[in-house]
Amino acid sequence: MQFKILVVDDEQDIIELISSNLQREGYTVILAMTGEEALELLKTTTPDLIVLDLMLPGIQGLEVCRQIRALPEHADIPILILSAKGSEVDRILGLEMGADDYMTKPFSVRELISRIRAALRKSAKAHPPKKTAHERTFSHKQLFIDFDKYEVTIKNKKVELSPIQTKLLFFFAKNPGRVYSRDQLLDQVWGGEVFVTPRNVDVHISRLRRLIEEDPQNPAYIVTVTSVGYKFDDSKA
Amino acid sequence: MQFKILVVDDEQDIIELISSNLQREGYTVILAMTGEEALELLKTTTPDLIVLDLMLPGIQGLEVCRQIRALPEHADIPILILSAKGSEVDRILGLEMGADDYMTKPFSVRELISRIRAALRKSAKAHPPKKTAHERTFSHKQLFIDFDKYEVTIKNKKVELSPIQTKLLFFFAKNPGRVYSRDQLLDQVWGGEVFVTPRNVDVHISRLRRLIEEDPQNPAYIVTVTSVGYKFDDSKA
DNA sequence: CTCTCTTTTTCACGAAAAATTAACTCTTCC
DNA sequence: GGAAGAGTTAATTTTTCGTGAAAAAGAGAG
Repeated sequence: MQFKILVVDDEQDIIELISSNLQREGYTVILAMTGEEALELLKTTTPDLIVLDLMLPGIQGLEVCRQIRALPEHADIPILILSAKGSEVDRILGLEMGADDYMTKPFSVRELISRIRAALRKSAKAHPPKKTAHERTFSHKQLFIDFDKYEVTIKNKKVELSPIQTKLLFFFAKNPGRVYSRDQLLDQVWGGEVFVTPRNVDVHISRLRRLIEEDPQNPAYIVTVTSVGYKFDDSKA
Repeated sequence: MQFKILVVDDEQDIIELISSNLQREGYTVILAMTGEEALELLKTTTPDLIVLDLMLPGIQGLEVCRQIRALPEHADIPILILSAKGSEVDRILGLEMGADDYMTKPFSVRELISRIRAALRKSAKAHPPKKTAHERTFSHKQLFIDFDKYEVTIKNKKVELSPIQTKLLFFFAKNPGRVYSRDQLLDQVWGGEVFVTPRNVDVHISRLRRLIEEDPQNPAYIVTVTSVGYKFDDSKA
């Protein structure tokens, strides 16, 4: 698995130093130049770790830290604070605000990376992958699914789906984000031994959309990836 | 990807019926009128699937099937057997000889095509593309790619790319630094069997740049190497 | 430095391909 | 025998592509 790291800093040099090194280590790096931008980003993305510079324009770094911690869905992303001041006060404040680690500038890149690794290890242990075999429910935007009850609810209204439509939707919901080709869907949803046209997938998607999408022309859940297939859109916005 | 199908049959009518229909579906058809001819062909070609009529002059169909299976390089090409006799014996013999599916004449063309599609799907699953080692995401500078989701993000903003633009960018991202000529790109990205002007590559690069480059005049990602081609710039700064 | 020839970039538009949807058939299950 | 679901086909709509030509940029010679 590849970890996604959000770096919040306003100095171009530092950004490049950090991001190129993290990328070399195999991490995916997301950047934000200001606290506002970082908070904005967090509405749509969930990084595995945040590197936060305390000396930011606009919202003060500590405030950003506090606000991140206030969001329930991001309450346990590890935050690593960078600070120019080596003052003990900042350090303590930062840790109190919910930061997980603290480094002062100038810092050694090597040390930064090893602290990031350590933080990710710790977080992985603290939140082991939910291997509850099957999640019993799923919810996203206005869509709610109860896999046990075979019930689909959209905008708090129950929707009646046919067997295949249900399987199709369940499959997408269990594999959000990833794109599947028509053939893959035939394999996974219909089962390998069927002899049907790939076009048939289109038809069922269309029928499904009519039932669960507000505007079937602009699907919010199952989106088409032209010339590739379809995917369940898991973006937050 | 275009699949190549070898049809082994001696009846002109059947051959025409099958091959015209397969071609309409986008398959490439190779023909052999006898078992000997089929085996000869297999020395130089490797089809993705074989449709084999059991009632052949010369070598008996079942024997052809057995011999094909004996060749290690063709051991796992799906074979679909056609037979005039609906006898259970033939069916079982055929499947024992290593055939993957079985149909009796007269057959429905639609069913034949469906079965071919199913067999190809199954075989694709059994032999997944060997390049599985590749990363599921990529990040460089301000560009982020999620290959599974077919998602491209630039400066934290999602970008909508057309199918070819996506393929083009993915290709470059998977082969950073190296220069590719327009012809090589046509081969690799478009696929070998297309007839398009090399200029067309320029056009797509241009369109792509407009979407992902901050300053298309000074590209930061896909740079042109005059009179040679293009490359993905992977230098640090 | 300027002129000229070559190569690349960009644009607009018709052609082609892919996706969506409606309509119809066939089967199954009450 | 009829309602419901699934699959097919074909018509329609949407999206994407490819081309030629003009504009821009680059390379090289004198």
